[in-house]
Amino acid sequence: MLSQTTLPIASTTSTVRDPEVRGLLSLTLPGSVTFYPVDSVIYGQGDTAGPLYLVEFGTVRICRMTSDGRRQITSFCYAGDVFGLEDGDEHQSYAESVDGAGIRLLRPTDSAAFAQKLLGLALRRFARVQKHVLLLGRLNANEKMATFLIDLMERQDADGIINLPMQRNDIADYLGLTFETVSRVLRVLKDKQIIRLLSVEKIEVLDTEALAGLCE
Amino acid sequence: MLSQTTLPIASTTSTVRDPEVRGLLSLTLPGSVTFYPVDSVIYGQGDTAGPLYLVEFGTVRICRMTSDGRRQITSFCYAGDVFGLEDGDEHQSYAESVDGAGIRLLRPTDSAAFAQKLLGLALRRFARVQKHVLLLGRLNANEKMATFLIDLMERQDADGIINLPMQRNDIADYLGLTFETVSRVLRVLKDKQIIRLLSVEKIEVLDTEALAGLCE
DNA sequence: CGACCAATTGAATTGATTCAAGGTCCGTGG
DNA sequence: CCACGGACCTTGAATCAATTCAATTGGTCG
Repeated sequence: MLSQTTLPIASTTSTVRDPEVRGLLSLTLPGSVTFYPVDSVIYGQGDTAGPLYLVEFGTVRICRMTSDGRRQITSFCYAGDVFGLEDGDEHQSYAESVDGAGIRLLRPTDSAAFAQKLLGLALRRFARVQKHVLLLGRLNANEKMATFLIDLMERQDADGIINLPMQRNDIADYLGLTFETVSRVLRVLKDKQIIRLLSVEKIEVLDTEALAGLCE
Repeated sequence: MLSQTTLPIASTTSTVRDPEVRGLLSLTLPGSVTFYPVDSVIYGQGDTAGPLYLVEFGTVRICRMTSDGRRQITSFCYAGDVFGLEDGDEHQSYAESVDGAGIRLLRPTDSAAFAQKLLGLALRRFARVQKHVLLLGRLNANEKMATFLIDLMERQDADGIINLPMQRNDIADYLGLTFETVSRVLRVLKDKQIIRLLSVEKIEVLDTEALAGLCE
């Protein structure tokens, strides 16, 4: 969609804290940070895979499409997350910036220690996606939403206020719902006094217990 | 459920052909083959993770449960598949024998080459599970079933006759459906002359094109 | 043969979607 | 500064795909 621009400033050192990711950084040749505007493509389905990407700020969605245009978002990546790791030499998913994201390219050095790190990364991602499988296959709309919100809370370690950088349609395509259903489910949670909608993209969790109770 | 028994015969060398897996075998200390009867547990949720498991024959299901007992099967493993690889030191899923399976334990030697192999394995699994995410999130019952059957065909490289070692309930829990729906969808495919039900566990594909066309 | 479990089929129900109508927010230009 | 347009979000009503509940059939094993 729109073209990205390389940030001229503050691009040499990452601000990421996660020790796992920092370990990875030390074994790669990190590039500078590139800014991807809203909805711009980071890599496309079929593109050559290889380098990894580190989210410095903003949000990224990893997606797949059916041939008739239905979209499934397989994951959202937030600041500190690494993505782009794939089987084979072609990307089977595509990645887009959700809200304007700063992405650092990590060029893999071909060392054994690096592979070890990658394995840890892959396993963590794998554990995540398996939880997603359970969510998609066996939870109802309320449970999906509650699980999503709890996950966001943990990732943002926000005490109370959750930020929704993505729009309703993205949430729907992540949870296997329609955007109307997402809207309605939020209303249900609101009516139950579990959350409060501060704005379209800000949610206050009033009753974390109740929200967690819905996850199952 | 039932207890496993170690096979006294033909247990020292694996019959697996997949070069990726054979490479893995050469870097592990393969144990003997243990037979797990129908529905017996191979490892449970919360068990200590570590060794890998190689399916020598039969079928294994990898599952997760919600706290109220809903089950999602995240994958089926057939002869030649390796499973048991997980993040952290506790299994977050559990594995059961579907139909009586022979399982070889692979004790990881802690070498770098081994990690490299594991990475390849993890990435392959990752690619698989992502396809499953799309299936669960965005396909309807017919499409799910068609995709499942095509996948089985490819894995069994069967020309025409597909074997269903698992029962309807397992298929349902894999596809995010109910067993009644699985039954009905099979009937629809039968009525469309796309498949023929030779027996409960044998399906003849009459029109592979049509079946593939349903997959999207 | 009878018991039991799995699979099929039918009928009623329901959770989520689809279709449609407003409402809100925000940026742009008069 | 306010009006307008467009994109996104919310809400309602009707519809539908899949589930639930309930028989019935089929297959297997003692």
